[in-house]
Amino acid sequence: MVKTLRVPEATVTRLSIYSRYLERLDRNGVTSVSSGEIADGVGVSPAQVRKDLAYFGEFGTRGVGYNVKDLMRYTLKILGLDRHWNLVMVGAGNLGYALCTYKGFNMRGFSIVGVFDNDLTKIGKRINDLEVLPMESMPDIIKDHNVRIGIIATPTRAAQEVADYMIKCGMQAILNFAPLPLTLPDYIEVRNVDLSVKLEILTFNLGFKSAQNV
Amino acid sequence: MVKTLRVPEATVTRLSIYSRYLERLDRNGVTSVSSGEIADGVGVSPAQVRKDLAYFGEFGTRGVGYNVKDLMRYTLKILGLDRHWNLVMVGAGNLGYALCTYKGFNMRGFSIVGVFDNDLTKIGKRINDLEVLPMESMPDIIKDHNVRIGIIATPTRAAQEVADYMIKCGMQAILNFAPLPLTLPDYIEVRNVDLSVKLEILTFNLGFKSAQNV
DNA sequence: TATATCATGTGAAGTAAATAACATTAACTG
DNA sequence: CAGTTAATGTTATTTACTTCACATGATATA
Ligand SMILES: NC(=O)c1ccc[n+]([C@@H]2O[C@H](COP(=O)([O-])OP(=O)(O)OC[C@H]3O[C@@H](n4cnc5c(N)ncnc54)[C@H](O)[C@@H]3O)[C@@H](O)[C@H]2O)c1
Ligand SMILES: NC(=O)c1ccc[n+]([C@@H]2O[C@H](COP(=O)([O-])OP(=O)(O)OC[C@H]3O[C@@H](n4cnc5c(N)ncnc54)[C@H](O)[C@@H]3O)[C@@H](O)[C@H]2O)c1
Repeated sequence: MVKTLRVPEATVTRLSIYSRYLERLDRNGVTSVSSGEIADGVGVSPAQVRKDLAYFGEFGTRGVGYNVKDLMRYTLKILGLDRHWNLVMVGAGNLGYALCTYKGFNMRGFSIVGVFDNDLTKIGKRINDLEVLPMESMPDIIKDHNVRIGIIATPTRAAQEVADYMIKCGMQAILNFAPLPLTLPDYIEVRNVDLSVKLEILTFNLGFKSAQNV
Repeated sequence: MVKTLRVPEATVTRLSIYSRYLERLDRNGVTSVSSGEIADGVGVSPAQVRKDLAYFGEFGTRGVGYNVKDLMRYTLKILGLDRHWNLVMVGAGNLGYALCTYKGFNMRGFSIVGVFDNDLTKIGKRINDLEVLPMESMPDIIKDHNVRIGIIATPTRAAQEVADYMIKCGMQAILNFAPLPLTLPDYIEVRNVDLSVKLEILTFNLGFKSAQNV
């Protein structure tokens, strides 16, 4: 039975991690797994694993555990990864280059089908098999490839303007790497990836541990 | 009065964001700010802003608000950013290159003082003013620059081994970009930056919104 | 077929975090 | 200088999330 309770974002995050862990087990030929083993593998409690899965149904067999391949497929499906997702990216800088060449996204069913920049010296350059395009080409690419998700990898000052343009072009979700909170309509899904924040959690925690450094 | 209650990690995360927002206000010449303005600026509730700050003391004036420069300095100090942090990084690939050249880290008081790789074709190459070094040089660099934090930007399969080596070299905290949960002693601070997860939160949420795409 | 063992699924209990509400203090106004 | 407005700091309330505990169903064994 599929419940339609509000699912905590923390649960979705863990589901993504479980799912990748299950893929690894599957590649290693493991066919069956328990909530305890998953828990050990990803660093949470077994109850948490079962609770997270319970939001979406019953996938295991009591007394036995879970079938790795099946649970992997279920988690992928829940995450919307039982199909292909085309993405566009704005900002062909250092980070944009790294993201474009990253094979990890393809492995999860993502393809970057358009990279855009407003720097004339970058437009026309190639990143793998993609040509960097001018911003004006975005609407066509989005239409042709049925794109719903955009990635922002521009400098901070350009991020809001780029986001607005993406939405005008029909994007429904944005992954933003610029360290700036975007102001967007509620119906747009936005998530920020902020690398400095994680680093500063580390310095915060180290701050309590020792002050031996000057 | 500084309390030493357990501070939620979400609070530290927001503090990092407040602090950057305050820097922006300061650069723009704003001298005074209210919790409501901060809240609007970063997308949380005013009560949340005050609650977060309350973990660490009283920084405002009732009826008035906060002095931007002062609050900025306080937040930076809380995060441990009232001083310089030297970092080392392993993995001079695409992501490593982007991170090394990223000026945003310097602006928050971080310097990458060593980049290491095990690929002989990369060792000796330059990234800005840094030379890519062999792994064996790590202990010396760490000692010379009093480094406590390491960044992992190697492929997944190498991440655990690299983390172990870092700890052997005396690192106390690790920022890990490889999509793999590391197994490390409790006294080591670790945070993972997992870019796929954020993307998959978007696909999860879009999954509920519409199934119009095939 | 009875018995022991195992691990899921889930309601209840416990913990943590976010929001709301308000008392307190500062500044402004006429 | 009393009265009004503003915005903090903090307590109370609500909401959300996690952990616990165990009944349930499955498998294995003799
Ligand atoms: N490089 C990193 O490791 C890193 C780390 C954390 C955060 N970030 C953030 O990611 C973003 C990109 O970083 P980067 O290092 O790749 O920067 P970059 O300067 O190398 O690249 C930015 C690209 O965006 C393009 N651009 C600028 N304005 C534009 C506009 N209005 N429309 C379209 N394209 C535009 C530029 O031409 C450039 O190619 C920044 O916001 C940065 O703060 C980067
Ligand atoms: N590129 C991205 O946009 C991106 C996005 C998300 C996650 N990641 C993750 O970040 C990590 C790095 O990604 P990348 O794209 O830069 O990969 P990359 O292959 O470009 O670079 C990896 C580097 O690590 C070095 N390396 C390999 N084994 C090593 C070892 N044992 N010791 C020292 N160095 C070693 C390689 O020589 C190479 O230079 C990966 O784990 C990847 O999954 C990257």
